[in-house]
Amino acid sequence: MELYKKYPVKITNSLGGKKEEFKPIKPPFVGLYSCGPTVYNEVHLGNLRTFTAFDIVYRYLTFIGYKVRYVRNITDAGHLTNDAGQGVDRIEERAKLEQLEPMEVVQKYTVGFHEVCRIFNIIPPSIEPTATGHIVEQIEMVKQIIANGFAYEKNGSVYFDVRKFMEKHEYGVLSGRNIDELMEGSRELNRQDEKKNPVDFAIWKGVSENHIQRWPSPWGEGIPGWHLECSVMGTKYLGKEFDIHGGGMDLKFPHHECEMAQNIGAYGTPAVKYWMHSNMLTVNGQKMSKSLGNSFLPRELFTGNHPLLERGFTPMTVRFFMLQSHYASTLDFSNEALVAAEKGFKKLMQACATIKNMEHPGGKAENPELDKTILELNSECFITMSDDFNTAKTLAVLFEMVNRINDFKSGNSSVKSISESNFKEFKETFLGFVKDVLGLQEETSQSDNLVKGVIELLIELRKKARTDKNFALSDRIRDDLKALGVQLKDGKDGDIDFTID
RNA sequence: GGUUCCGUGGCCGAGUGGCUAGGCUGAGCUCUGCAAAAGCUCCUACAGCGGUUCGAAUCCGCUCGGAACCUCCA
Repeated sequence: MELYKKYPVKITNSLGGKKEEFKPIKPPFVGLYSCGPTVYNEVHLGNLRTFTAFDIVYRYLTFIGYKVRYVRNITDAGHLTNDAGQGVDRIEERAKLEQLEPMEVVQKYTVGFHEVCRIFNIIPPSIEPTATGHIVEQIEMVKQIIANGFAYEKNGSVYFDVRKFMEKHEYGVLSGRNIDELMEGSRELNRQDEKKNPVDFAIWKGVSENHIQRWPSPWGEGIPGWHLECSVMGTKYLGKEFDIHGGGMDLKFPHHECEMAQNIGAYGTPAVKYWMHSNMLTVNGQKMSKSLGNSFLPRELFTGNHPLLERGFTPMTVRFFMLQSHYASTLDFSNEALVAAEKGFKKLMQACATIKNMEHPGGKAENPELDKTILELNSECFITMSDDFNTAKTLAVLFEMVNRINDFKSGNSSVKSISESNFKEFKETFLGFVKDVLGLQEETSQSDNLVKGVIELLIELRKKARTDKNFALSDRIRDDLKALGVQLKDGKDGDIDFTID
């Protein structure tokens, strides 16, 4: 039986807000779309949380046997920060500031984004489409929406007609917006607005003469509306109806709301079956964002060169830290929390190294009770992950497993307590969840191998000193290594382990 | 102002009607030549007030505090 049938996945669907059983449209295939970055500057750790969250979704669904096509876009076409026409185009702004072509800006930060993903062990998506690579398709979708009567052209721009749309469909269901209230709030904004209605949004935006990024269209030269690319690329690669669409909570409105309206407006279907929104990374309880100026860049994290950090932290520490909370909760970023995460992460990796080299001599379980516990822990990993990708709960289970592994190692219990087949499954499950599902990996550099060799040599010398009861020498080796940041750990059977700070 | 969410032990953070989450920290015990590591135990908490219930951190109401969205943002 497939794992996904044995451990059915439940997802909290933002559309409706309830936890639902996940039933793909065409199992074992799953279509997953998540919103990628706008590449006008460096991604920060807040952005990264969302990418990590959907990396986990992708990894887990794949792990339990689904054939997932994962699409994550790159927004490389500039968008005005407001639809009324006085907004700033971030990419254009950056290009002018750095005296670069907009596509140079885009290239630079796309490459940077990929590098950061690699460092944080975020798996590349199956397809990573760009907005500028799908201008033709976007124009076609605009035409279709106009043809269906849900959009109008004005001065070279095309707007989605929300009022007209609402005569036949609902708008605001995903984000729980009431359109009349929205209009109350925006009434006095722009009187000379081209839009018929303040809640209308651009699906094609005509641009002025001096705007660098521009494409020809039936309505004149311009740029696609921000919400359009996701509607277009999602349906192009995953079908008119697909399974999961994810993104940060802050995209729920207006971005995802508009996206859904566009899909209905063009094809008569909302396209997405399950909407997932990951919550914000916060700093002192406040959302981490570029505009608030409280964001952390990856390199600031590694070097510790940031007012709120006492020292640097590794990418895997941060990944572990993020996985300790559920994706739908806010998570507060702080020095103390990172220190705690670092220790926990090391403990987990140590257990990985331990069990990797551990073998079962064969035979039946000598301790049926422990044998049963081990079996339960294995399935508990799947149960917790299938419960709306609850990495926090899964980590708790994995730490239970760490205790059992350390028991085997220290001799508190023997691997012979459990059956050979259970041991094999236990080992595979533990390593599989840590590495493949959670994407946590050891962080070693090339020079580590040399260092390791040297330390092992010293360990051999110390073993000799200890058997000779030359404790003065053995202690000196241990203490001097300790001073250098190498901690030796004497095992019960004379084996010696070490960790490097 | 509108909409929505949150408030958990020293810290971080799961849980959402009865059963020890977990990580980090602190204390103790075991193991050890001594340490370290590891295992075990303990510090047993749910903002406040009221209600529903045999039973509430969990449901309902009010109060206080914080946040997000309504403008670009993951």
